[in-house]
This record gives sequence, structure tokens and C-alpha cells, in this order.
Amino acid sequence: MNKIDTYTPTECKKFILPVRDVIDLIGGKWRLPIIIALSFKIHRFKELERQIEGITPRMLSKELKELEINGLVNREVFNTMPVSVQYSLTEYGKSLDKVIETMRDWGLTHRNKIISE
Amino acid sequence: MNKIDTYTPTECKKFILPVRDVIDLIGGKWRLPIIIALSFKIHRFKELERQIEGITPRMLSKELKELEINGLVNREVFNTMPVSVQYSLTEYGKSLDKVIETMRDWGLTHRNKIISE
DNA sequence: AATACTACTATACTAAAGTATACTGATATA
DNA sequence: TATATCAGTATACTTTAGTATAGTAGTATT
Repeated sequence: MNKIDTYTPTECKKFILPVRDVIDLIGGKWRLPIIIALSFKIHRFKELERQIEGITPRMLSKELKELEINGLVNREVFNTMPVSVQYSLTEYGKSLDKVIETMRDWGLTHRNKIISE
Repeated sequence: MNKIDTYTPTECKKFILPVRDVIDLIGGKWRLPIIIALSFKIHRFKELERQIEGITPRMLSKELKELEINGLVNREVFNTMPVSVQYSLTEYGKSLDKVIETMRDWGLTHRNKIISE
């Protein structure tokens, strides 16, 4: 990790901010399930609701909105009967994959370590 | 990201678990500040309390305990007057650095993207 | 005419995370 | 004797995150 030269509380906070951003983006209970589902394929609202066990439409709607605002998810409305709304990952959203993979690798090692103790 | 073959809710949850572990480990409001402080140098309790602006001894104590239980932080008591307790990152705790760095890199790009829009 | 589907929203609630404030016991210093 | 330091703990509170349940508008099917 690139070390900080002047280790003041202010420097430290500045260093942490971008990491915090990532945690806030993917950190809720339902963010990862949504992102992983969308990394697999484009989903409609009801499809996501069925795919992600236990999620309520309120949370799904809320989280999709947040992810859209942050540019990770794309929302497209189609004039079918009844209307269909498709959610997909943006290229930017897909770029999170390598971050998630790094976290996953460490997490798997962690799990093995815990189990082997 | 290593894609899942059979995309069932169960498979999906299993895939997410290790990622969730990492988020739970470093995800609270005070975990990163503590880890970063300790990655810089060994700290005593009061040093951490002064270094990390706004933290209460209750939260500091609580989070250090959690980090110790999870093997990221080491606690050593010295029989000085008054007693001193030193907290340091374990080798395992230090291994989180590369994960944090990956997150930070993505987060910095995210910040630049948001600003440039 | 009644029911069902889609994509949500509204309201009220519970649970988890974090804060505020004061306090403890052992020792040292003024 | 009064005050300070260290490393915390105890109790009560607020704030944020997530849940439960019901309802909406528009269209299609039975």
C-alpha cells in the first residue's frame, strides 16, 4: 500500500475516502447480490425479485436507483404490454469485477484460515 | 470474475460469502481508520484514540476486539506504570493491504469520473 | 366483470450500528 | 490530599439500515 508521508488525521481521512466509496457502493445487504445477478445477465425487475431470495420490491427499487445514480447500472424501459424494464451493468459497473475478485480471493483464504484453526 | 456455471440463488450466495466476509471485516465506520493507523505504526490505546478523530473509547475498544478475534490485530499488555497496551497488525492483517489498494485504485477512478461529469 | 401481471410506491415498523456521557481501578505526580 | 494518566466498561440514547404489509396504475386474460 502506498504509505502516507505526513501521517496526520487529515491525511489519513483523505487516504481512506476512495476506499470508503467502494464499501458504500457495494456494502449494503443487497448490493452484491444485485451486481452479481446483473454481471451474469440482463434482468427485468421481477426477474431480479425472484432471483434474489428474500429481497422486497422496496429494497430492490431503492438499491437499483442508487446503483443507477452511481453509474454502475443502466435502466431501460420498453413499451411492451405490460411494460418491461431492463436492468444491466454499465461498462463501468463491470469494471468492479476485478475489485470484487480481489476481495473474494482474500475472503476465501480467510475462510480457509478460520476453518483450519 | 470467475463466472458461475449453474446460476441458482444458492450458488450465488456461496459465491458472495467470501466477498461479504471482507466487507464485514473492514466495513464499519472505524475499521479502516484503525487498520490504516496500525499499518503505519504500532499504537497504544490512547494513541489510537487521539489519532482517530471522533472515535469514542467504547467504539475503539469494541472494534479492536473484533479485529483481534478475526486475527488481523495483535494485542500486547506491558507491565509499565501505568500499564500500556500495544496494538499492531498481524502478518495476516497486513495482507489486507493489497485488497485495500485495489479498492482504493478503483475508488480514485470513480471519484475522478464523478467529478469530470 | 373478476383476476392477474408488471413495475413499482407508501406507511409503519424492527433491528443494527453508532454516539454521548459518565464512571472504574490501579498508579503517579503536584 | 487532590488531580492526572492509562485502558478501558456501563448505561442510555439516537440514527441508519432493513423488513412487513398493503396498495397503485395500466393492460391482458378468463
